Amino acid sequence: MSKSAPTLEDVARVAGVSRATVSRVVNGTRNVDPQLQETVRSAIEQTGYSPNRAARSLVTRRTGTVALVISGAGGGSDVFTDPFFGRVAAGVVDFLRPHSVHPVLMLADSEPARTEVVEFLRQGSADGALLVTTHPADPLPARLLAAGVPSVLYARPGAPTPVSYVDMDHRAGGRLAADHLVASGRTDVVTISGPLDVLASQDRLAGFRDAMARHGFPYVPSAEGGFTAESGGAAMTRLLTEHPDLDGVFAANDLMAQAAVFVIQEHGLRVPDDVAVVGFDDSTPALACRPQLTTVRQPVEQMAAAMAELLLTDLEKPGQRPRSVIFEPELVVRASA
Amino acid sequence: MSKSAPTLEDVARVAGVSRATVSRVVNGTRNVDPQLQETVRSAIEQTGYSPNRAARSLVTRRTGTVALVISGAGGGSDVFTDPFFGRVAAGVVDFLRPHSVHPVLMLADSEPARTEVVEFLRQGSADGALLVTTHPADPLPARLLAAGVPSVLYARPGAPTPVSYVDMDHRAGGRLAADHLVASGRTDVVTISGPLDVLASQDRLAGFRDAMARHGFPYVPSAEGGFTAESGGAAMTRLLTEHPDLDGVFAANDLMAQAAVFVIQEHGLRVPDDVAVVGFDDSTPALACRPQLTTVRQPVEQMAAAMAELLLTDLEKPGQRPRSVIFEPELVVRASA
DNA sequence: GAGCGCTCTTACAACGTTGTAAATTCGAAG
DNA sequence: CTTCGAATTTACAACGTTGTAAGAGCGCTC
Repeated sequence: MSKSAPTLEDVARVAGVSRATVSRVVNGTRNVDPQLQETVRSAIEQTGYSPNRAARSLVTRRTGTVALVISGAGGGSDVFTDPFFGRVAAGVVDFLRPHSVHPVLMLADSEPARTEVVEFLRQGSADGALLVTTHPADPLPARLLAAGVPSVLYARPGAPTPVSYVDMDHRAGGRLAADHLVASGRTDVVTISGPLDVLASQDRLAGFRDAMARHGFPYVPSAEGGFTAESGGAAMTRLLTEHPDLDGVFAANDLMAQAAVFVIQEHGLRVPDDVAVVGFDDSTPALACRPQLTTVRQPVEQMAAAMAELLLTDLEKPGQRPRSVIFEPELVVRASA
Repeated sequence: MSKSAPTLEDVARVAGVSRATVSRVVNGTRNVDPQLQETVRSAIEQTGYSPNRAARSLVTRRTGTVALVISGAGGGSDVFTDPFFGRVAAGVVDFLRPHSVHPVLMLADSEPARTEVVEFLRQGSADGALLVTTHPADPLPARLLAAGVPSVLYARPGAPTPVSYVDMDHRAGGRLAADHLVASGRTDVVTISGPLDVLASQDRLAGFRDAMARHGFPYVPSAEGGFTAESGGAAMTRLLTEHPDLDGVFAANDLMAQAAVFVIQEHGLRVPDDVAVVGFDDSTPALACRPQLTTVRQPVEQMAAAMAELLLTDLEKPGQRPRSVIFEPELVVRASA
């Protein structure tokens, strides 16, 4: 076994042809005599040749890699404990795999981290960026755009920006929750919203309130949560003390809904008999909860896949106009409401 | 804004020096006149220069990237729903970040996927591999080794292999659980093991059994689970029908422990009053569970970080002997036992 | 049989960086 | 006023690939 990896040159020597011919065989370009092709192929086999990615990237200006940037508000690396990101990763990997493109995981939770992300992409270390950003004031999309980096967002940008994104109709999701609670006869309904500086939270809340109003309930008490179990529990406690007679809760994600269920039960109330609880996302906690959560499904994996697809087509033919793909929510009825 | 990115050449022209000098300024190599250094630095600023990673990699033979390979037994991309992987990712990213190294996420859950991982690394697309492999028969470690790819495993390899790895003392973990259950007066104890073709499962079970035997309980009924909530629930149901008088359960991970708690409660029994439950891992489900789980802590994030550290030092000075880092478990007492 | 298209192959110049050996500068010593 | 040497700087050759323009080979047609 030679010390350093075999190169095109080595293969060419063994096969008795020129580098260029070997290159064409490797890349499957036409115009190579089938017989010669065979010779070359066996020479490749024999030498154990594997094309050097750096050299290839240098000339093609493509890396076969995209950045998957988690642009958390600043939560640090424990964002990964949220099941949401696992689902995003799953969807992205699933879509990218058949295309032989690989995601590089990056966290952009601080200013230095953000500039590093931008640098990384400017250096051509990845062909484009998949940006999962929750905060509408996140400066990253604009900076990537300015740097000419092809990017696609998960969730629409805070300020109007010419960039492609994937999103879902969060208002419609809120409406589904309201409709279901009202249809099941609940009259004293409250809601635990997500952080209100997140557009998705605002939309879920607005959709929920709109629908409740349309059903004849103009006022819906709400408490703001932070999409974490802890914050959800605290919000539920607050709501219960202020509105002891409540009989329905819509929580803006499953983590908070699950925590709410526990708090309700600890207050000696039964779910769904005394209080109905509707969650949002349909992620693992929805199934792990007892009773299992009725929830508004967000097709995260498909959305993530769509995001990857948008980016890939953008890389395929650059300079396209920004596009968006909006997904529809769906109510999943289980035991909690 | 120019069409293509500025190169060293461009900066050199603006600064009125040679490429090499600029290169040395960029890389912080000594022997550059401070004044000239300033000139060059402002030229860089002015041109908006950013070094091209592919070109740099080509000559340095380093990419600043490592592969984070999830070598699931075949579960597909839903492995990401297991909180375990989120923790691994968190630990890895946290450690790698200050070193400006980025992980490329890869799944090796099928034969073609495995060869793609090997190819990826042989092409020099990443400097090394972080392998999270649960199955001892996984052929990937050996193949990477054969390909001369620096790699580090999470969990010791199935067959003796000259490769560095990080692991924890799973037997000790099992012992901790047994000691605690016995100390709290439980006498009819059962266990839900992980999949028995996983070394960690075998060890946890063996450690648990050993300790129970030492405490005077030579026989411990067990049911095999698959580390998923569903399998844990099924195992618990089985155990309850066969051993209705059980008063203690040790489950090989928190997901299964949580499911077990639900099953126990559905049988009209109370946790921990009637049945004590001890989990393993101390991951999010342990806290999300009611009652919160007493569990054996596996410091996944730190282990993942250690794995990254091993790899990085290996890349720093190649050809080191394989090393291993073994972590100690710790009992976290909460409400369930 | 010369000329003309074909198809297939080859040489050679990029791509943008780093590292090394050679060249320059400049001050100090002889 | 040379000459030597240390401190900087420069020119140039890699690194391994792709793409392009030029070159062979060869079966046609006229």
